[in-house]
Amino acid sequence: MSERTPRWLNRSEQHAWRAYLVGTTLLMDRLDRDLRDKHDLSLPEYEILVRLSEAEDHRMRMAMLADSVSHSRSRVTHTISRLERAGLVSRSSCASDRRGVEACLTEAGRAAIERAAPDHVRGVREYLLDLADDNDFAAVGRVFDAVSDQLVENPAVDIR
Amino acid sequence: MSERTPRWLNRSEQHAWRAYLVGTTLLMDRLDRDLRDKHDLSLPEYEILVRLSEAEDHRMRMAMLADSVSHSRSRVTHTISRLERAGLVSRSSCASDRRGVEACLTEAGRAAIERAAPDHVRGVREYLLDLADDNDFAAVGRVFDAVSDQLVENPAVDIR
DNA sequence: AGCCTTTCGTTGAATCTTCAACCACGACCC
DNA sequence: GGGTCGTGGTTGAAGATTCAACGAAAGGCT
Repeated sequence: MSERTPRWLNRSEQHAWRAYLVGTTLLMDRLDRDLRDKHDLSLPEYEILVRLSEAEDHRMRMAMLADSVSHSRSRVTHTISRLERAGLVSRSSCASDRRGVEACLTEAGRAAIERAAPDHVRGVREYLLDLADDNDFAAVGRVFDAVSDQLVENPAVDIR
Repeated sequence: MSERTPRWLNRSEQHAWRAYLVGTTLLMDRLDRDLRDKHDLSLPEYEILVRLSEAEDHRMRMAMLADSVSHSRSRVTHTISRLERAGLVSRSSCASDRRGVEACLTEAGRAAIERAAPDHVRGVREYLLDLADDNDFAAVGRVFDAVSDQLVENPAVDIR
């Protein structure tokens, strides 16, 4: 199954791959730091709040939330617990499926996301969108759409 | 300094930005998992070993290492400690600057990286390069080169 | 009904990262 | 020489994420 002689990355592939790796760590670190400094939110927390704010009635099932940000369920459980402790989200059990739990944005949560969003978007522009040609950024979108498709279709085989 | 009415992302910017976010988390998770499953290395550890393997004499100063992967010094200290515990890297103090510490790939470390690299590169191709048009991927490189430049030039202001 | 399998979500421990404080040394200045 | 400041690196605790195990409910199947 595995090839003998790997196809190493050529010079430009290598360069682009590394640029992506370090650029991404710098970008994520910076967006995270900005959110923490000004709004006491981590980037993952922010992403969760955004999903909730867009959801009908500001509430979502845990599993749906996990899928939409591509985090593990365990991780979402912990994140929601922190947000709940901070008063930004509340949990309630689901009517139709008694296993289910719904996370719901509180009024404080709605306020928090509305406060944070403008700064966050400004960061995304300043550190990313403003620097990139529109077509180049569209290419980024295409590439990572394909990546998501591929990895959602073919998850890691988990031998058990 | 901050605008009143933020320039929200338009539909396609929004789409591309989210595709990048979730695509990146899926991609990083998968590359990390593959490395752990088959080679007992995390992706950050792998990246460190690669830098060392490319360095002259297979050794590098801690600060240089930290810069080259864009991790904090503290993080590199911990990572190198783990790698040292695993016998893949050794530390030695630097001759010219007595504050300095050099990390050096051991024979076992060299062997580990040579074992892991083909699988890792195969993953990078399968989950990313093979899915993307060459020009699109080149665009990714350009975009994140620009991001790195911007964020290295303008680090977060740290009020003290 | 009973049984088996899958899904939903949580838990607590292990692992990894961040954070703040710290020491040792070098560089510069006087 | 004696300050002062910045840099290089480490430390341990706090915080976040992963991991493995689990209980509860749903969905088949016979």
